[in-house]
Amino acid sequence: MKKAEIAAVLTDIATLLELKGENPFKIRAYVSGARVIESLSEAEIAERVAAETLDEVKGIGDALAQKVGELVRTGKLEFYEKLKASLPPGLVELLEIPGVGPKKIKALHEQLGIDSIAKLEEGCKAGKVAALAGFGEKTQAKILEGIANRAAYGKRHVWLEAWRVAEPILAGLRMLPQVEQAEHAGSLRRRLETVGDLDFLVASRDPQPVSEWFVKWPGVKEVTARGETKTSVRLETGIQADLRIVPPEQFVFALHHFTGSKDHNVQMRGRALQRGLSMSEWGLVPAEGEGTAKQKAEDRGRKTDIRTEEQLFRALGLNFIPPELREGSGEIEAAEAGPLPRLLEEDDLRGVFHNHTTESDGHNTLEEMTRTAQELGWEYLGIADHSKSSFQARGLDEARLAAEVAAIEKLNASKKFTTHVFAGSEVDILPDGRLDFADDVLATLDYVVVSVHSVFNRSREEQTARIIRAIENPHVTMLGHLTGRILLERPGYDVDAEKIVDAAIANGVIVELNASPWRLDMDWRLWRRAAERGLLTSINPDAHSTEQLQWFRAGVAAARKGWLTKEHVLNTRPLAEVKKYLAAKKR
DNA sequence: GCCGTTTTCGGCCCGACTGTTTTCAGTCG
Repeated sequence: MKKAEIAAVLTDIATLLELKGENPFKIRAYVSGARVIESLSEAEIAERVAAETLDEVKGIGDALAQKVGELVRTGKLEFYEKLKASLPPGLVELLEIPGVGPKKIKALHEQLGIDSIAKLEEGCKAGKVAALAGFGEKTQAKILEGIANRAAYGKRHVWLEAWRVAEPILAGLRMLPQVEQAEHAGSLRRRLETVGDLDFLVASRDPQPVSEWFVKWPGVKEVTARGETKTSVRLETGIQADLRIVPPEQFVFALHHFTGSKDHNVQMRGRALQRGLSMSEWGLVPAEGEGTAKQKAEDRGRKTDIRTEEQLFRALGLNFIPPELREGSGEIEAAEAGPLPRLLEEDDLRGVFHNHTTESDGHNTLEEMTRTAQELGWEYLGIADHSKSSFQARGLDEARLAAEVAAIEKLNASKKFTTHVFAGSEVDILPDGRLDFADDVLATLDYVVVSVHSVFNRSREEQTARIIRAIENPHVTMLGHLTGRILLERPGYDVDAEKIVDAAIANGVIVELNASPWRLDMDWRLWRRAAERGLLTSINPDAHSTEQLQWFRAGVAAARKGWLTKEHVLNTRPLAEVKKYLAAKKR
């Protein structure tokens, strides 16, 4: 059983235990156990199960080690099967309704026999839910609304789209005279590939006008909560946005807290406690003595000299951790050991590969794409239109490809643009792993991207072998979108990423970080380990229009989450070096 | 269920908001 499946079982167990009303700390142990399993390599899990040393991993104890062992050895877990059988399957989906949690579900099930969203809706409409103890008219109405909006509002949003909605709001907040500081927080600031809601944080001594401005923002459809420090709205686009307003001396603590992630915060608080400190969005205060952290923080008020996140981390003996790395996956240990790497920045890019034109399924011509690349200040632009097997994308055959290469050479020779254009192709990986063009055709190109565009439903082993066969072709420069996933739409085809990364390193092939906000493939979670082993990447927008060249920003965000620096990325190199790299590949 | 420079038990991050209550439970992040 693969680690993703093991982690899914553990997470599922946590959810079911929650519905059973189990001890919250036991539930957390399963959730964090799932995270730990995800962070190990397949090989390490196999070795540790065989050697019975899984319980030596922090976060995995006797019980979880035994359960993971059973899953690995038999592919099943009796405890899990019994747990599932003990609860009606529909109860889990009830958790999707906002405001409905385990306790309410328990009451609904035990007192009204409700075990599905459909039955819950019936119960609300019949007025039965409002009659339950602890429920009321408002709760009932809120549940009905939650059910109605589930499809539209339950959805997450890809990072770049959310960012574009958030930017003008943040700029607007910063313009207000009452606002001293304003920042994004949450997954948006951490640049997670998808974002559930927008978090804004403001430092102000006069919160009322700020919150007033926020609820009157033109994109606001409804106000869902309005308290002293927190205001929540629903935007026209379906995104929820939260605004939190705090006094300036608490801004940095709140910023860190609401940036998260939850895992990161839990670890930071644990670390604070080890040092006799209690940490919250209100401040960093001694854990001893009477009163809540909030009261103590208010007492100390302006006495604290912590004003920046750098100082906050320093107070806990840590180097600064960029928001992108705050996922609770080893960043704290790294920040204790020394300064974190200088992560890739947008300005580091000197060009991009893997872009399409009207020759295949792009919307802009070669010249239009090149002009935009020049406006973006890039030294080079890589064109890679589809190959003939991608007929749905008007893939180029050998003759049309030769014509495109000639057109690119002519454009370069004309010196019309300062941006140099590299002639490439996004060549289909055929079902058996051969490429869509013969080697002599590939040899006419500056670079070759190879991608899977068909036959997604192969077994993991077959798909992996297919891709490895493709990248073993000496003409291949880089592998396109590793899994073919489309975020929020479909999972990718099943591949053994570790094996493919190993093969790419062995063959001197780049694995692209496809920067389409809907792809971000290969996933950021895999980059740190892959780069450490020597994998080179390229941030590739896969742009099908001039506008989509901007997608490089989402790619840089994902690269930062993957701990990548300038040195790990081909397209941070100057034109002359890239030419040399590509020429060396061809020998 | 996990963990230990308080080490095999007794903790485990902490606060805001809402709705149903009249002092708090549940949910959320």
